[in-house]
Amino acid sequence: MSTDPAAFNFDTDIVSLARRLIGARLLVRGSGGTVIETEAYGRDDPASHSFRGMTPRNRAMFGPPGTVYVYLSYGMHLCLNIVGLPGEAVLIRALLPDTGVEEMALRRELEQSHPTLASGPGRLAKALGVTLADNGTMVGNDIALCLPTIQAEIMTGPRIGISRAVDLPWRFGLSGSRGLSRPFPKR
DNA sequence: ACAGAGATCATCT
DNA sequence: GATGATCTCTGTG
Repeated sequence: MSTDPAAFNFDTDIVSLARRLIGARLLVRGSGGTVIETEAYGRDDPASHSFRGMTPRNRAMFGPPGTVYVYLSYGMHLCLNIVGLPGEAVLIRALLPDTGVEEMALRRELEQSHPTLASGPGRLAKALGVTLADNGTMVGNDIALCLPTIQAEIMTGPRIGISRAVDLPWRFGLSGSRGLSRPFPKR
């Protein structure tokens, strides 16, 4: 029932945070929507940027719970993460836009809203206007999160685009939602 | 529907 | 010199 961003507890294990972010509302400077897809990256997780310790790039990942971690992927896409316990983070992979949709489409260089508007981490960051200047900032300012109002039914599956720890089922999605970056494998 | 390639660059080996 | 927590476009079935 709370819509107070400060009510969101980031100080938990990363898998539980990744699950709780499904159905949450994410707003970046006034545009955003409902988070429908996340991935967890742990501290002792070979697929995680934090696995080999702190570097200039992943410094924000070792900040306090609720820190924003943004990094450049493949030399051209930005990816948005929310830090839980130090060294752990949740990658926000997709959301259903419902606020500032027109601005999001403009940033994506689309004529109008489109099913892939914020479907995929690179598209999401571009649609929301996330930049490297957001790296290291705290949730609750330019980037805000509100708790889900409903209990979401959540699908799980292996994480996308990694080459290590490929079998960990640490990808989460809102069951049956449109706008997922990729389908979840059947089990 | 699916497969492959190119873009592009900071970080790491 | 190789590798990505990706995306888009093109070719094929």
